[in-house]
Amino acid sequence: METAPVTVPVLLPLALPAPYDYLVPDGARVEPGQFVVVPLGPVHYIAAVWRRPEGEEPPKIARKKLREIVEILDDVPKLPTVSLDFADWVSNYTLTSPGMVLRMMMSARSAFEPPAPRYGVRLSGPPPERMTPARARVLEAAKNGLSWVKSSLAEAAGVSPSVIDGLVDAGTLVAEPLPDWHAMPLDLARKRATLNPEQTEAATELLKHTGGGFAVSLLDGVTGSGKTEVYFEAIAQCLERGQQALVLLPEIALTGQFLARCEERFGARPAEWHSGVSPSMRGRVWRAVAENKAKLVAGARSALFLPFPDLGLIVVDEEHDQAYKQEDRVAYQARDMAVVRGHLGHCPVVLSSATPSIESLVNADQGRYRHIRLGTRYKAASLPAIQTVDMRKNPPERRHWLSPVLIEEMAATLERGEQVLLFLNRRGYAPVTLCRKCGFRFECPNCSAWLVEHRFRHRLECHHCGKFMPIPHECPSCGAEESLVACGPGVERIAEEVAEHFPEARRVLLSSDLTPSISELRETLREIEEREVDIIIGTQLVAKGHHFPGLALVGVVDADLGLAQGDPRAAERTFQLLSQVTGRAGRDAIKGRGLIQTYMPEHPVIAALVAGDRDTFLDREIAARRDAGLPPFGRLAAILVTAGSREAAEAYAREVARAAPEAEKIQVLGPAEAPLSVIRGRYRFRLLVKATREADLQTYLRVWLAQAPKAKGDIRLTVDIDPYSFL
DNA sequence: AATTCTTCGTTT
DNA sequence: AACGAAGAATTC
Repeated sequence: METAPVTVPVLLPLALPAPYDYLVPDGARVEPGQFVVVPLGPVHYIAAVWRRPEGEEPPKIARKKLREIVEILDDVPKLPTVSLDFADWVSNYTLTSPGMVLRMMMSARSAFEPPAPRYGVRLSGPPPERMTPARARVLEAAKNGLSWVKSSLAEAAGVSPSVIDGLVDAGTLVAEPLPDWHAMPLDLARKRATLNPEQTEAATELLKHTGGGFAVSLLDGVTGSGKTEVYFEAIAQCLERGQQALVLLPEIALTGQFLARCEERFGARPAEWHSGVSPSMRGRVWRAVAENKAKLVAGARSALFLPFPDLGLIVVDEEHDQAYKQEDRVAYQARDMAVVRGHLGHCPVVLSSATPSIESLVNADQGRYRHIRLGTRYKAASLPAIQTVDMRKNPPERRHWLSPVLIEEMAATLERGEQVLLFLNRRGYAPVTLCRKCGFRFECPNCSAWLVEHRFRHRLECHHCGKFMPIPHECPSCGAEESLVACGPGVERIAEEVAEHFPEARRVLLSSDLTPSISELRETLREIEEREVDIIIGTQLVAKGHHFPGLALVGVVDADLGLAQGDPRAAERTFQLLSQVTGRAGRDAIKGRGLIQTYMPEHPVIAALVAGDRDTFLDREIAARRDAGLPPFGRLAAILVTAGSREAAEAYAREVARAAPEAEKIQVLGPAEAPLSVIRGRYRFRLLVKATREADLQTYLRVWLAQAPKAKGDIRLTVDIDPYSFL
């Protein structure tokens, strides 16, 4: 009798609904999590051996369809079991195919290739016969006798890499293989004594919940209260146990300052994981994490999908930050997924913020999370004094946006030799450009949005699709010359106005489109920290996770900007952003001030900021959410239908809505045309699914979408669980 | 994601 | 009938 062939499920990093079965080569053994090469149709893919759900019968596919695993990648570390659990969970929760989640977990191509041996150079021979200034600088830089990566030695000495090659040829430097991962020489006791009494108390409380096993702690303390030092204690505790620790930060907060603080506390830099890390470094970090060699990782949200085999702590810093919500491809909320990852891996999670999200506060109130407060005691002393500038009473000059009150305060601050930050959450020079003669406005041809003037780059840009065009001299509609006017302010225009008032001051403009690379941003932030700058003008980039010791005054140019729309999270978001940015002022020795320009000083968000009364404001927001059955008291999902034609998108969205099954605890609203009705030439309609907390939203959606008519032609349907954006 | 299969409309 | 392009279906 013929024995049944040995097959295993293999998950491919593609948008397929489930793993496929493959034959295991004769005599070979494979385990779940191992990486293999399998054929699919005519091509080969790297994929991961998955596992069969408990009790499920193996192959139900025709034997002759089965194909064999081509190669077992023994040199690639396997995915730990918890990563498989996590991928399945995320796939199930977000309604995306498991393969797409695996793809996120594999987003380090070079980890799957044999690691290229790396060579370092070390001082070992006599000085070269021919000495040059460049060579001398290299010898000076390398005199510690340690092994250097060639490029970093060249950089440290300020020479080109060929100088190093020359010295290797001369026998002065010797090349030798470097270890694939430099183990971090941890020094965990280093800085323990520097905590103040309040931090010590918070740390003691926190450590009770981070000793091992799943528990979520919300570390809630005003800006400048020293939350980082407190959670560093939990990291030290985790590393002492020999386990791995992960710190998630909003990408833009992964600054040199943060890494330096880690280094100061632990004696070594953490492994970094964010979009600025080079492909080869990504591969090395991925492997080092999988091999349990990288013990401390600081990363952006995608670091959550690294293959940690022994994760002992996850910290989500600035947990309220919108950057944790990924909207494209797999839509997920990294803060929430961090809690899930902690649960699956039996490891503690710390959420840290000065302005926690309503979700986390409610979870803390209801006892699901520990609530650890920090800084409340010194609130009056440490928080900047915040005042409004009523723009109705103190209007700026015509075609200007800074009120006399703010300008005067800026002058006084500069006089004292202290720094000023002006915040406006709007990139570019002017949000709308129009023709004075005929009223024509520049609109994006692909999106329902105005083109934003970017004066530095001499062009009009669409902030939704990236379309840009040079600024014309005449109106494209009526042909009038010199008739185009920029309407409203962007940061570039504020920078111009500042230059008018303070021509002598050293100014810097920080905006994501002007400082595209992380390293450039880090350099600018360092200059500000070193007080080589007097006035900083910036978008929300400046609000995130960096502290400027010399900063005394923060001016919010337009506080009303985020409050207008009918977005249920607008008030919360504006409050978080403005407290974050005003919280930049006055740390260390300097007493800080915040001046908020507004046309509605009586608005609850503004009033709460001025009174420093977060809790009353949030209690009202929480009550409003409860009454409306919105998250976290209810659950939401958004379904977005897009198509090249308005009619097709709308018709299909209606068909889908009509197919929605009746359910007691679930309500389907819409379709409605999205507020941004066209992006990249695609028309958008939205459905909102509103459910109670108890409802099984995912199962409902799965059943619904399976029986709904399929999207044909260029129509696309995407599901966003727990949506944050309502555009 | 990449390839093959189907369909439909056009050309000779 | 033959050809080609565009869309749908398939891949273990």
